[in-house]
Amino acid sequence: MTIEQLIVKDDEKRAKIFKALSEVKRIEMIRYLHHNRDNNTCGAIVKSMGMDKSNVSYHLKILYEADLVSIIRNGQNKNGQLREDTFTEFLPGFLDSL
Amino acid sequence: MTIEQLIVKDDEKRAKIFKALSEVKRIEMIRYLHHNRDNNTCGAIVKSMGMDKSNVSYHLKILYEADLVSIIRNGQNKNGQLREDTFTEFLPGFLDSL
DNA sequence: ATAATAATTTGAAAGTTTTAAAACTATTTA
DNA sequence: TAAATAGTTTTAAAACTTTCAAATTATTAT
Repeated sequence: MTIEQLIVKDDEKRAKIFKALSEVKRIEMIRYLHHNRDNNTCGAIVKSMGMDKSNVSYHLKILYEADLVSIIRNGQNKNGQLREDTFTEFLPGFLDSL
Repeated sequence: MTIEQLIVKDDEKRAKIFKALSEVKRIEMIRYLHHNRDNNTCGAIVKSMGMDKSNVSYHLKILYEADLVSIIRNGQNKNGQLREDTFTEFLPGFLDSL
């Protein structure tokens, strides 16, 4: 792989992260997860943000695919957690600015 | 204006910035402008990036509308300059990571 | 004035994203 | 095993984005 290809690949990763953060609803979900680390199931997001559950699923998947959130099943529930590693690498300072 | 409305407004600004950066071509344009501060006309971008000129105009406008770039006419040419203030406020560290 | 050069706008086609309802799958509880 | 709960997938419509060619506007040079 050439240096140019590595740069393009990194840009695709960046673009994916930025696209994931390019909707107000998803920024709000990130803020919610940042401030509610103990109440972070899909259902909690549905309830507190007044969104349709299929829509929460859809948006969470986009955040997951951009490596911004990890999702861990816990019984019936799934818990979403921010991926500090990705934020640190690509958006240092962003979470604190929320 | 309530605090909630201010937060939403800020989120809209953030979302606009992230949307502007959510395309590889626009990230490449930002990188180009970052590294070629003296050769920053639309034509220079067209030439060096091999894009259609109407397309460069379109993408530059999106960056401009997100306050990421300022555009100054200089005779027949227009020069694009990165808006350090916006990058510093919303994406500290980003330009250096390019 | 006319031609040449630089950039923008328009319009149409192709592609992508968002939304919400309904159907579905997985897990727990009775 | 059946019902309840949590979350996902599918589908289709509406809204939005990207591309490129052609027409247009603005500026400079002859």
